[in-house]
Amino acid sequence: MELEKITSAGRGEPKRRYDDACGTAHALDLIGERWALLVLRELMLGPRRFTDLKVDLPGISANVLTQRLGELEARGLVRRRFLPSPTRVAVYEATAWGLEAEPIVQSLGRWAARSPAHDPTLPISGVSILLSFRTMIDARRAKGIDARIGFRFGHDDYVARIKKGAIKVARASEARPLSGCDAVFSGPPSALAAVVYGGQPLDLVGVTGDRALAQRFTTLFPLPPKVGADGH
Amino acid sequence: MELEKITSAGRGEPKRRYDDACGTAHALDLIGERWALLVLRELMLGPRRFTDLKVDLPGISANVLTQRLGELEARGLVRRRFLPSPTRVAVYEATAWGLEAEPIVQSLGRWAARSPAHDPTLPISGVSILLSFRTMIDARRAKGIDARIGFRFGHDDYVARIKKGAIKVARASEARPLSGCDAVFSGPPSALAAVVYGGQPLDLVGVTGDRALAQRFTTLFPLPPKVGADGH
DNA sequence: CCGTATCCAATAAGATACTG
DNA sequence: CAGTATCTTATTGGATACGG
Repeated sequence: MELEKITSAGRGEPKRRYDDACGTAHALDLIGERWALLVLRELMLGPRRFTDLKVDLPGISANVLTQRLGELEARGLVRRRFLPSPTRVAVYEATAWGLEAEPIVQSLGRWAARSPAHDPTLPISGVSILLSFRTMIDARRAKGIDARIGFRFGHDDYVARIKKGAIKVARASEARPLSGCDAVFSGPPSALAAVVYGGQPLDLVGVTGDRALAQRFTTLFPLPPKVGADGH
Repeated sequence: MELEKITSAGRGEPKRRYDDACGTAHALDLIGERWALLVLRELMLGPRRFTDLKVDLPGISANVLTQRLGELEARGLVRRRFLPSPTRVAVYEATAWGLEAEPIVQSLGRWAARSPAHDPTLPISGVSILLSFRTMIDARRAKGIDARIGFRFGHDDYVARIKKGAIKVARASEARPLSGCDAVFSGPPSALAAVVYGGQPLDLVGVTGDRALAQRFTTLFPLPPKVGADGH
């Protein structure tokens, strides 16, 4: 029988490190492993359970998810917590520092939006599309709007507040109920993506409340021009 | 003998893709493979040769560098070019879109600067430390300065222009010679890092020209407070 | 000097089955 | 549901060897 195997990953250090004092390289040591940043992204709008994460990260396997969560926790980016009684279920939530990684997610998303190889028909999680609204909103187009927009993605409800050209997004809650929204979208996130980013008609998604507002909402997130084959 | 092996990587598509319409995930498909973003970082201040890249990326092996460069080229981020006669050497340079990835490098670096695990004594490349100046400059501290600072890292010369609290960095050239600088640092990039980020005395590096200016320059890049063990 | 090709060992990721 | 355990495959890194 082998002795206990104490891997460095168990203590949060990547096994394969870049020996580089550059901050960018160190960031990649922390969140550069496959899936790590996408796991963190899924936690940007609040705590989630293991199985939610597995569902929203298409293709991740349970053992890799376990490993990534353990590493992120050991590195101080994620915390494992139990919800208060009577639920007592385990959830993973981003720490304050973990949430500070959002600019990374945004800069990656904004940059990739110009990619000619981007396939918008692939599945997308609710958290992803809501974060993309934060990234892509056109302040000029949103200027005159002051409204609350709700989203119902399966069991997960979110509320966005648009005001002064900016958008804030959070889970729906007692303080921010869907019922307080001027318009509410429902359906799978990929359908909403097809409408907002794919120019598909609004009736691909369910809409309740102010339909004209909902229609206008879908036009607030213009995509930048694609780059050509020569990278310009 | 096997038939020709046409890998998808040879056409620039990652073999292991995230099936996710999210822009962040797509960005990771493009530059998320090991070393890819660091290779691109090394090209941010101008074209470089294969061997320069290999030297400045400690630990990368020649075959991995070849592969990453080929993928980056196929994806439109990097172009391979021959310098004009009489040199005729091959160099790799970032395309316009590749250069647009700099905000990604910056957001990663800024975020990782708060990491308690960051080890500033590791080696660092000239490009890295100059890019870090762009990322970390404190506009308030740099407010009153209008100066040109030169850097001589081995065979590579760079010139930084500080003005109105901002810094611009470029390779030295006929138009921007080191001789036109108010102060010039020389020595290995890691020594400069020790002075600027490690609080070490100025005489770890060579300085010519206005020594007081050089001293002041080293104080323009304050590091943010480290996060605690609980991620706050 | 500038890479490319090949081979090998170590590690990471993926698939699947399984347990409390 | 929330993960582990196990097995297989893919990728990486290191060492060379080799061609222009």
